[in-house]
Amino acid sequence: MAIPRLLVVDDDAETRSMLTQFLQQNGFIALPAESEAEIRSHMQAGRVDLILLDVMLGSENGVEICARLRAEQDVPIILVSALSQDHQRMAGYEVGADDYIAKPFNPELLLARLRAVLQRASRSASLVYRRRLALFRFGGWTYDGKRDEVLSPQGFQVALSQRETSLLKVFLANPHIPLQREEIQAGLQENHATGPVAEGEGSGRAIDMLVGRLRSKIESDPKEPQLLRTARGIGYVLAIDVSEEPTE
Amino acid sequence: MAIPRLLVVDDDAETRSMLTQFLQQNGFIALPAESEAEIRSHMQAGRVDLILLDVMLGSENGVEICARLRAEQDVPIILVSALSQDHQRMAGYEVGADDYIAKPFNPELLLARLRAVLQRASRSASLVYRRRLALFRFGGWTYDGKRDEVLSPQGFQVALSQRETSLLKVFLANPHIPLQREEIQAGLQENHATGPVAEGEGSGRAIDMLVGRLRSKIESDPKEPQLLRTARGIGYVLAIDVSEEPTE
DNA sequence: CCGGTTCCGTTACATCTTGTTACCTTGCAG
DNA sequence: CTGCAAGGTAACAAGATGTAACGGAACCGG
Repeated sequence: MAIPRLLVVDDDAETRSMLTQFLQQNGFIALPAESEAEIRSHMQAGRVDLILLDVMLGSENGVEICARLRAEQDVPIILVSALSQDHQRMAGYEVGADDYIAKPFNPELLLARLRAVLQRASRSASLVYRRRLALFRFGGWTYDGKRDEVLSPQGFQVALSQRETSLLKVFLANPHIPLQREEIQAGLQENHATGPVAEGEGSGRAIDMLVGRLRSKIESDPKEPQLLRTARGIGYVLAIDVSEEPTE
Repeated sequence: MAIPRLLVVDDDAETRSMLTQFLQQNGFIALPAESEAEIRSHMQAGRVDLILLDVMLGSENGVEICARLRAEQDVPIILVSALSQDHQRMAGYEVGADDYIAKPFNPELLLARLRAVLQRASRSASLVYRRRLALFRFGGWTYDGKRDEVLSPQGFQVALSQRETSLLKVFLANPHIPLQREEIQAGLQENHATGPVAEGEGSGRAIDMLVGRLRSKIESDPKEPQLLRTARGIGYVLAIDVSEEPTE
């Protein structure tokens, strides 16, 4: 990739310039920005490879901005905050940030995170896609991408873990197509934007377990799966039609 | 095989070049194309091992192009669509695509699919082809390709194993035609979507066993088969009319 | 910093699938 | 009727998958 172009978004002028300088000294092209409006104009004007976004922006809120941007495009975003409380951290992740760093941070650490996110992004780069916060319906079930909720045919909300939800999303994106465990794994990593990204190729059968657990929650008879069928020797299939409605 | 030559067909210049680059970085020869005319000139000019075809091509329609190309030659084609609604439309490779992928997709997943299709294609030219996801009726029985379910004349769902189901599909695609074991074997492999399956040429009588097992599940009197008749010295025949309804 | 929870990967073991082999039955030419 | 080749099938074996149980890590209140 060419030299990465970063956007440094912070409402404190001093922090902004220090960060910008630091990043430029380390080989990045860093552009300062102060508001959502500025971010957007930058993105419209030219390529932006990653946004370093402060959570507390005076009048604006970084988390919300992140959510909005994410809903529209797929720019990698790293959230920066002075508050390292887990609560905030969760909010950041749910909103789709690629990573989250607490201030004050070690410069080297920041660089490392940057590179990691950029690399990850460049791998899955490309393709247009904005995160689709759509509403999926499949055989009476509903998955609301906006709220990240799953509703049973009876309208009850089903509690899926994050990983289970990701798994479901992978299948919803590929109905009727048998997915190999490998493919599923890849899909999970992508969906899981952040995640524990278990790098080391697990030697086990994590996917099988995951599927089993998801089945136990969404199949009326897990012994006789109607939704997540196994494709022996291959992997698993979502054996039902899926309709997708964009939520505006 | 030599390095596979792929055609990347998409009307968005950026997507096209990114995809092309990505594929080249992964060891393929990737050529960009934008229209059916370009595809054809490429194919006339030289070998093309696989076409990655976007469904939405501005003025042209990927599905139709796919159908046309398929009618003439059998280049492997993978359809790419951004809308999962298209899934339903193409549902079933009825246009003859070898696979299809929903955008956005994970690059790794794309690679996996590519390799699967290429490998499958390189193995053999296909005779016993099939349509998928249609609804077949034969002598009171029903096979629902969408759910991959078999219903008895009495409406009971019959539990067929994966392989048995595939076998049934092969016969449904070729009613009244005596199929040699070899042909059946080939048909099975194709049906097996992404199947690595037993490579080594089985030295045994797997097909006979399979037929036997299928008979025991769908013949009222397995000793006196009405559906799957034996064609002595040749193989087996599905000795009954089959009606096929496209599931809308 | 300490239990209690939840999530999730690993392991071990029960089941299910499916190919192979061996042996029996059937079809058919002579 | 006899013999042989082809097909039917039971029994077995190798693999793949379902699943309960276990354990470690992260998280949550105190």
